Amino acid sequence: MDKYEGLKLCNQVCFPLYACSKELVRQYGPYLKELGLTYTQYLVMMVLWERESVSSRELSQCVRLDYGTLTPVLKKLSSAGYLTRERSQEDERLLTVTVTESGRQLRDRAAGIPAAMAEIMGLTQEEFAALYALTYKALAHMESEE
Amino acid sequence: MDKYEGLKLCNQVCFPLYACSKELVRQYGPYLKELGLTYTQYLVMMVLWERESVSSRELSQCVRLDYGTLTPVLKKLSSAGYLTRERSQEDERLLTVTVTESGRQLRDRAAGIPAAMAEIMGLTQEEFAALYALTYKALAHMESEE
DNA sequence: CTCCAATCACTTGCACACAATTCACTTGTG
DNA sequence: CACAAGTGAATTGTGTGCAAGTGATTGGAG
Repeated sequence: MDKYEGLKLCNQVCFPLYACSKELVRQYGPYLKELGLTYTQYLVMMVLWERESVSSRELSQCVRLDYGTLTPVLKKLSSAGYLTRERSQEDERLLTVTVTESGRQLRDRAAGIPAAMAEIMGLTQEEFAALYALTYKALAHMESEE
Repeated sequence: MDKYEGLKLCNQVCFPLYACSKELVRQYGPYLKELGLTYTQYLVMMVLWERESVSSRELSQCVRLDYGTLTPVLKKLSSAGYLTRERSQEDERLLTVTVTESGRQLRDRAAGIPAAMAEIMGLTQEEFAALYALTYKALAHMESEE
């Protein structure tokens, strides 16, 4: 047993996770292109399809995106007419994001994407469930530290 | 059962995978900063610690990085003195990348990183193994298509 | 009531990532 | 040998991502 064993690429757990994530986003590409969305924009829209109206703060927590990333994404979606951005009356610091009719209509066109992606990943129901549980567990553990 | 069920963020498998991957890279930050490496550069160095000398082509396949990403990374590592870039004599198109003594020395300082990261993720041995298998399976399935 | 600290959002700077294009070199074909 | 096809690498353009710093607003302590 050599002390460098853990540094071998083939023994890394992080690497396939990282590579899988990137490949996944790439595979979304063609589907999202039809809707004129990027993966990041798609995440934001998924929240809005459920919530209708949400503060930018909550949104950034839901999709785990920094304002540095989120702000340009929201501006883009706003100029595409899928959502509106306005300051809250009670608290002028808060930005309220609301889906428009046009944004709501995208939902129908996106309805087939999850099934298509499941197909592309090629895992069984049990495997999906296991992957889901493991990634959320690791995520929770990492986010709880500090 | 509503036809939009699959579009809910909480039912997405891709999202926690994506978020977990990003968070993981973020957690590497402090450790790699001590070595003056980024995560991408660390991946390249891991290959070189094992292989000593490798063509750019093989490298891009190992770490799953496009030349658009890899070329600047290799230039950076080269100017940091961790590797050398030279054209192959037999085939001038091929770029051969070789680790330097300085690059080899980084290995000792990196030896503790895998264990530290395992700690940070907070999974058991069995869970790591399961995550490893699942991500490689999905990756293989996605890469085999087309 | 007045600072003062905290919070929300934005901006800037750096580092990925990939698609698409271009260029150099090699190999196969006539 | 010449030229077409193919391959490896670099470049360009767009879109993330995060850290660090800035500015505006709010809520709390004295």
